[in-house]
Amino acid sequence: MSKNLTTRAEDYSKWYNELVVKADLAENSGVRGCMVIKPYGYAIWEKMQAQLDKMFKETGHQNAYFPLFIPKSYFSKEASHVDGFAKECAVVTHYRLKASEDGKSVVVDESAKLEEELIVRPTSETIIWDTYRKWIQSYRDLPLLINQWANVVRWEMRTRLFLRTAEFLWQEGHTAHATKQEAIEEAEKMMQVYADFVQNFMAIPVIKGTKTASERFAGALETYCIEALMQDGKALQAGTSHYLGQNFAKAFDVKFANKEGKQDYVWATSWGVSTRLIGALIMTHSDDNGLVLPPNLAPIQVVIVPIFKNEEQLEAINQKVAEIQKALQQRNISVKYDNRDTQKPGWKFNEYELKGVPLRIAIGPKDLENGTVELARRDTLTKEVIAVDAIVDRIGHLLDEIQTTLFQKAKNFRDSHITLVDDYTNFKELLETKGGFLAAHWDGTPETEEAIKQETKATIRCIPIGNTPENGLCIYSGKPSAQRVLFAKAY
RNA sequence: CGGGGUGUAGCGUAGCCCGGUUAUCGCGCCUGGUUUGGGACCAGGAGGUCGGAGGUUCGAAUCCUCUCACCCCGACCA
Repeated sequence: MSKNLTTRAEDYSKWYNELVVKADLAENSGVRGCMVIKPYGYAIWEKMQAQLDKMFKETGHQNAYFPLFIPKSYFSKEASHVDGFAKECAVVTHYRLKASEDGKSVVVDESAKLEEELIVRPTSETIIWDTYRKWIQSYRDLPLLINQWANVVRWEMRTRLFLRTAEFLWQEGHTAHATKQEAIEEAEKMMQVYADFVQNFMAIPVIKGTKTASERFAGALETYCIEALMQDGKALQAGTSHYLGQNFAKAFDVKFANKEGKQDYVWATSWGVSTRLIGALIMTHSDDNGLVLPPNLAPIQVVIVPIFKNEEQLEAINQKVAEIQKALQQRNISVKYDNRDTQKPGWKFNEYELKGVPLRIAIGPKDLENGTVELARRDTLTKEVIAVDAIVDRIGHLLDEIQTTLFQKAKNFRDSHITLVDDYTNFKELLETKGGFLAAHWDGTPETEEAIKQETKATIRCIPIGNTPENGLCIYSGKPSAQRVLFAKAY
């Protein structure tokens, strides 16, 4: 999204969809609101999964798996949780089909009606807490630190590739603790893990913060979040971590005997990130030539394109490339050598730019003579000719540099789109023109928050962690405020 | 679910208002040749239930009704 951002902002969606499809990440499936994730898109997800999984294990978590179907009655046990999800649940009512009267189609067999309907999980708190009750008796069973990789279904009215699909892939962590303090620390720790992952691996700068009461997860006492800013000036919630207090423990009667032998309810957290992060990746780094992938997440980090006129030349290049490939692979750099003779070099250049491959090596007869290769960067679109001998070190260095450059570029953009505002008229105007985060005073009431949302479509994205206290007047009500919060229009 | 829009070959489209030969063009695909350092060129060729169903008509991509899918805006949300 480099060119003419302001004039193209209204066109963002089209740009995004075209790019997503053309870069071979995903497509609409024809099933309402669901998407097909294509191999290249899924490869990115797998890299994200691998890294997150590693980070979860390093912080003491284990993976487990819980059922896709949740009995309806489980949902009614935690009141605010029901309110939050009831309107978007897919419900299984029957377990059998039969041939229709005329034998030409199948119909639902009405005699196979379920005694109790099953909900296709929109999130797994309820079934997990129902299970945890059986697993936890003593403080010795705590903490229980479990993560699940799964798909969930939320029957949203309106969907959008990666950002809001009816079915999506995610991980959800659910932990149980003996003390309130420990649960809060866990929720904060996982927010930090998410922030590290998104910033260091996806090269997307985020703001850590807490949600206001009205933006909180259904059933949570505190929701920690990481908020990112997309190139069109809209904010995207990239991950959340919830401190659930004893709400679910009480709802599902999960008690443990503490060291004093007294029964107490456990303290809980849950946290998750989803395939939405791929949407964030696209909208943070891509430009008009296609995707731009940070080296840490790129399924292909280096692509090698041979330039040849005949078989003999290709043969000679193949040999040289084999050496380069081997040397790069020894440094754990993922390399693809595309020596198809069915596509021309120029075609391949464009193809791999579209797919966001961070580095491209072009090697032809001239290079063989001179002992050089041409090295091109995806992020800056610059090219350099270097000696073959220097290539491994140079590529190692450039991959690191691209990773940091992408982050820095996104951070500069983000930072220049955090605007301090003290005047409501100005606030409204900035939302429509510049966009981004608006740091403004808020009186702390849900009423003001709601009124601003109604009038401007902007929501409070978060109250930043470590926010500097500053006395001021609420931008809307004029009442006293002790700190600024971040407003933005969001996806 | 409310408002608006779009569905024509793998992709992007013209035609629709005002019904009338064999449905337009580009990309892609196939064959042959020349090419190959930024999406090659020439020649020939294949590919269509005009989203689906019903209706009006001598005749429907075009008009009418219903329906499905997708996109945008709203409500809802990660």
